[in-house]
Amino acid sequence: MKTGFLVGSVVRGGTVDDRASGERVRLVDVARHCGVTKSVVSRVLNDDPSLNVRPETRQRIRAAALELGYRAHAGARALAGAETRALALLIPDLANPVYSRITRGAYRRAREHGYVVLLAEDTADDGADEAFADLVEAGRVDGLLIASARPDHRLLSSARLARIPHVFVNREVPGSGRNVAMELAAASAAAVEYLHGMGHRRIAMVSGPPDLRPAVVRERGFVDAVQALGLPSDLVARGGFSEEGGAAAAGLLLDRDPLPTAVYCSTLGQAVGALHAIRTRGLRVPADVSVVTYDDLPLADYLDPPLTSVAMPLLELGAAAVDAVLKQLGGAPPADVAIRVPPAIVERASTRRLD
Amino acid sequence: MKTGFLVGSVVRGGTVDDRASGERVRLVDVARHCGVTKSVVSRVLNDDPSLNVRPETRQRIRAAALELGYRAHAGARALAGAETRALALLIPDLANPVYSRITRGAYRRAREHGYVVLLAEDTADDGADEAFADLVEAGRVDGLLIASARPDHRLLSSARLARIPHVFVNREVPGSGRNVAMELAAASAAAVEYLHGMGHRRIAMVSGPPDLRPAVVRERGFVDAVQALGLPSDLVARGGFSEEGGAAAAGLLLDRDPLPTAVYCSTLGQAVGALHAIRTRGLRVPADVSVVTYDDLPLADYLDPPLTSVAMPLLELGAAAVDAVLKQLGGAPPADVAIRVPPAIVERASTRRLD
DNA sequence: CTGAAAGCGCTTACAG
DNA sequence: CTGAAAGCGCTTACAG
Repeated sequence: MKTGFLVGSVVRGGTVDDRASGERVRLVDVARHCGVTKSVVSRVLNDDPSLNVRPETRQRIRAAALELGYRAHAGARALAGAETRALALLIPDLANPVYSRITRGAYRRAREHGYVVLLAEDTADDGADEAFADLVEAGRVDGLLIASARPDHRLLSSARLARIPHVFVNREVPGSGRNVAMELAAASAAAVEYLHGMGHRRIAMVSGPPDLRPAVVRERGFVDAVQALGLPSDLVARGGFSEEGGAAAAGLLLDRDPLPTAVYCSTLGQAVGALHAIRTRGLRVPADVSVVTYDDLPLADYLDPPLTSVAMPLLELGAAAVDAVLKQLGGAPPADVAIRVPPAIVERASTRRLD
Repeated sequence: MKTGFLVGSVVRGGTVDDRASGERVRLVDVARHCGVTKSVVSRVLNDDPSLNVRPETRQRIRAAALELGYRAHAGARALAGAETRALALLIPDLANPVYSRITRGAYRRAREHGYVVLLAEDTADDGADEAFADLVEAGRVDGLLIASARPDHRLLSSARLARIPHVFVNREVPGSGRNVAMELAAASAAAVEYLHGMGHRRIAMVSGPPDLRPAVVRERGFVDAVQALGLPSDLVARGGFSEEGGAAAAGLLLDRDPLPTAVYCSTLGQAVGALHAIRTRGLRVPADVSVVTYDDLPLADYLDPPLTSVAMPLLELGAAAVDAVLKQLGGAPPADVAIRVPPAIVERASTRRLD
């Protein structure tokens, strides 16, 4: 069956009329319209530097393409050996707003370079391999941004992965040489130093699952920072990145005696859970416990109390990840990229100075 | 440049060896491996009913395809006139968790039918037309699920849209005959009836932007329900679907005298904002005001107090939307679809019985 | 420097 | 009923 609906638009401005309406505008249509060959049009439109043609003609071709609403068929282009101009972004959890910010950063940058990014949720249980296959092996994308790599991810051991340009975003794979990462450890250090400056000496951390790199790195950053200041470093509890996980982990911390004076959470979701746990025990924030959260999102400002948080350069991260794959696409060897924008403390009402 | 990286996997189990490693596995490879022609393989793999071949052969071909890791090149297939087996889902806001649930529902159902869904955020300001063009006109997708239609959306007036199978999800376009919708008005009615049953007589609503269909429909459902019960229907304030919008609208409602005894919010984000506004004025939930929110999400359970909410069949909505485009793809004329799963009240601590 | 031609990997009428 | 062949819309060596 011919997919008659996959057609381009026909802008009938002016003299355009050499094709039946409702059909896809093809390269040859543009060529005919301009009295040149397909080759020239293709080369002009793709900025082939080896082409030498009058600027006048170049412009005429561009104008015609625009007027006719020409858009290259992605499949045909890919088949002919060129790029698909699409990138896939694999994220672990659509519901986590952190990824929506990374995604936005990636979208924007990709668009600037004429690329689309196709988003896919790559949950651990779900057919991750399938998603991969659907996108990469079906030739739909040129490169992969993987924000969902677990150490045991099937993708990672896949020989197929080696053949396609890719980077790991916010999920370092040690030794891959393809990590695009923020300064996670620095974020924890910033939180610790901020709290220390406020007079806190018993600082606890609600950390994430030990099989998730970013969780591990943030936790290590915390432990290092706390030890450097000569504070106790055993006030760490781990839980899932969700409200539930945060509540459970915070509960453990709140059973300690003496009570921590401050809790730093790995995730806004966890912080919401921690707030819940604190409340449940009849304690108050920040009177009894101060709370700081990683991830600055609008929600933080509307919680009770509004949460002091560590803002991370998520948009930059997404953009940098795109830059990195694009570089690989351009032939450069993969390389680690560190986002140098330092984490920033956004102070709100959930933290108090201890006197 | 040949995209040498867009290659299939080579599973070297057993006797597989008739191609150089690292190359894409093509139809012809499978054919050769089985001693048949490409045609047969293509037909078997695509379940062509007009093909008559021994079940034994059929099975042998399927096994070989699997063993070789064959996967049709999406571009080639599209070019040859078949489907791309990809659908695009356009959502208005990645950060809104409602859409992540709809998306999940859509993904799952699509996968069941062998389709991928490509997600794109289609913000009002951003180049919506561009996103559309990139996906549809470049021949990347067979159909569109549009969850981002505003009445003034450029897409809607686009003649190009008419040529591609599409549905509107959670965003009715009146008269389009392509709406896949939940019972939005019923959701509001359920909230109102629940509150009425609890003894509330002054029920207010934090509604959404008047240019967003779902907001309008939910508001109308509210007004109708309230009037049917003989309650005042002027306790409505509108705001954006965010925390900020909810706080502002709730603020307006809290200035009324006498105070509403209950507030129903259009969105969980708004409800968070409303909670904030109530707290700011020194009022308590549910002692002074009860709060019910549309959208039941994990967060609702961890707020202070946990929010009573109206749970909607979001997964079903996403799945039904996929079914609907797939039907159009199959040649059926577009039709409205109503999700009949009734909205359910999830009772938590934010509402109290008035005596 | 440019145009004609081959070829990318599929699907599907069409001829046998 | 099945296989050979055409053709989808591109890009890009290659010949002129």
